[in-house]
Amino acid sequence: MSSFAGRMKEYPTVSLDRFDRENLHARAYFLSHCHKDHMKGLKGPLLRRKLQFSRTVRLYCSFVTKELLLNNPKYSFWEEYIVPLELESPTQISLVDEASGEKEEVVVTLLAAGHCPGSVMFLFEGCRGNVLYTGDFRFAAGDASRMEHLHSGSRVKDIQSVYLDSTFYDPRFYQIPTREVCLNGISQLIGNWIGQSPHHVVWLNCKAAYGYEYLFTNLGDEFNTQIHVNSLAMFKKMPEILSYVTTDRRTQIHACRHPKDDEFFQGNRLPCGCSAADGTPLRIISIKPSTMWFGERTKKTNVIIKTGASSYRACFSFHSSYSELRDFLTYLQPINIHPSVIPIGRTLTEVTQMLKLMCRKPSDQEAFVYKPLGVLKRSRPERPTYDSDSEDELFEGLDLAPVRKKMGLRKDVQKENLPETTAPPVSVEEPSAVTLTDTQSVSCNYVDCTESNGEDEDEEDEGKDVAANSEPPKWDDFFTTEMLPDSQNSHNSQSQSQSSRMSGSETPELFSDKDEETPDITDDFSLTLSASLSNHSSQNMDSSLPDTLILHPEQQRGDGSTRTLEDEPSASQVSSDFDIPSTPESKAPQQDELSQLYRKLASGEEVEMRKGSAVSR
DNA sequence: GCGATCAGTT
DNA sequence: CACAACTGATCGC
Repeated sequence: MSSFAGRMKEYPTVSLDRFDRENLHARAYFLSHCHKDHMKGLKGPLLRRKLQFSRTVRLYCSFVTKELLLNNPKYSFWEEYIVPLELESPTQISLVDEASGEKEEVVVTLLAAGHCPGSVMFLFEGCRGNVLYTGDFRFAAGDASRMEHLHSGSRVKDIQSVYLDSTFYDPRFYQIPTREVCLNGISQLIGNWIGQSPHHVVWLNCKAAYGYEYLFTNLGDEFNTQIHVNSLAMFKKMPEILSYVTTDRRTQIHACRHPKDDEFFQGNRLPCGCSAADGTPLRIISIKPSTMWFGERTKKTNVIIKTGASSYRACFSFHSSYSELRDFLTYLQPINIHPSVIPIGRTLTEVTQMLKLMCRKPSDQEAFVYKPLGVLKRSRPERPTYDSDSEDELFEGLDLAPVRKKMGLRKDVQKENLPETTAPPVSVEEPSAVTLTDTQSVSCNYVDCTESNGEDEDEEDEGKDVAANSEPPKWDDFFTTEMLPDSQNSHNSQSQSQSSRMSGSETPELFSDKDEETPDITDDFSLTLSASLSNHSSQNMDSSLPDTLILHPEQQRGDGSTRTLEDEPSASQVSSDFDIPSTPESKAPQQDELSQLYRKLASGEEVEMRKGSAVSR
């Protein structure tokens, strides 16, 4: 959970993802995505009042986030104060102190974060340097290198600070299977189950939060069906999602919820109440998306784990793994990194210390200049060096700002100023937007930057823009769903879960063999220092298991092996060697073998695992 | 009675 | 499973 207090050292007059306490005084607000733990104080009466008396304070977020936020009536008072921004569109924002008139300009760019629909990172560029606030995110290795706005020409921008989603910044979470791998495992499991008969259905036991939608869209495509959910309201302007969900319960894939859904499931009912169709009892399996992680040296990734006679856990993560974070940070090489989350079992000091290893070192600066690749483990574009001059060009418009106000001079940067003159509580239309030609270049000239506290590193840098090989991270399309202009309530297929409990819940005769297996492990091993590894079920299984393998509970080995994998040649390395039997020879199963296995598991057959193979018994 | 907070659950 | 939200108890206004 985010413990970020809301403000960044470099630009302390804006608040992000926190709206209480000190943040009540912010000149502008930013919401990275619509999850409750990033919305603290957002419906506070004090803030609400402040807005009513302000002509310049606004909330900036993506269009999708705005839509999701306003779907909840408790936040509807924000409507007239939200300024939705397009992704990848540098926008200049004036941060005005309404009391003194003092003003500071900053250019902000939204970058798709891959965490949930509408989630973004905010890149701030201004006289206090370039600062990246990541919000929560899931990037795969290499994603950062494909993002145009993190580059200036062919170089990575000089990032002063990164405010990082450090949820999994801990070697325990070394690797988490990619979305593709996870999805593949889930698809196979589902396909093998629902293919057996129309009465075989799947319940995706998802938590009440945005972020599972891509699962729905992909499964929907794969099986040419819609997924049953409780409500379509929040997606009414997002056709890309809307077309994959339904409130019609006659589908084989459900993601509906009910406060007592687990009880329902035990009674062989879906959360929506369905238990039979055409008089035939349903055959239901539940699949619970949850995070699974693996050690550095663990090659296999068992993406599906059977936890009961008809229940499974499937790997799914909203956040980047340790190695993905390292890839990200290694690429950006910011000067400072501030964690926004402290992984449980660790302390701020510890995490901060570990993050220091990822920061640019003084020596790197020169190393980059003279031998750009010298310090790096893998090739990549050269590092940014100080282009002291680049900025000049941009600054030719010293007094651009005033000009921009009236007309768009530069192209690339939208001027988003909710000026004094502009609109009172009218709609969210974008006020005078102006574009700048270059992505960066915030005119600091006439701006008063005095107030930033904290250390003062002056940055400059910034060069010309150039699009790198911009191939956005996959899943972007989805996470940044397009929205319909407006109402268009198509899809209102029938009643929404009018909790019609279908009576007569048949008893689970079919599943008499209820295994309560608690897939657990003993978390023994009090190995090293602080590493309070919680018991972590099964991942890190033994070697030789192919990707996407379904494990039977019994086979899960309780070795508590959290392979702490760690790169740092540190104590944790010990643990890794300690509890992990090294991977022996193992041959990866062939695809058909796998399919076979899936089919059996899905149909309930018992399957026995052996090294590198599985046989049904 | 509403809201914030915390512990416990899922 | 360590994500995010709901539930219920408690406290304060």
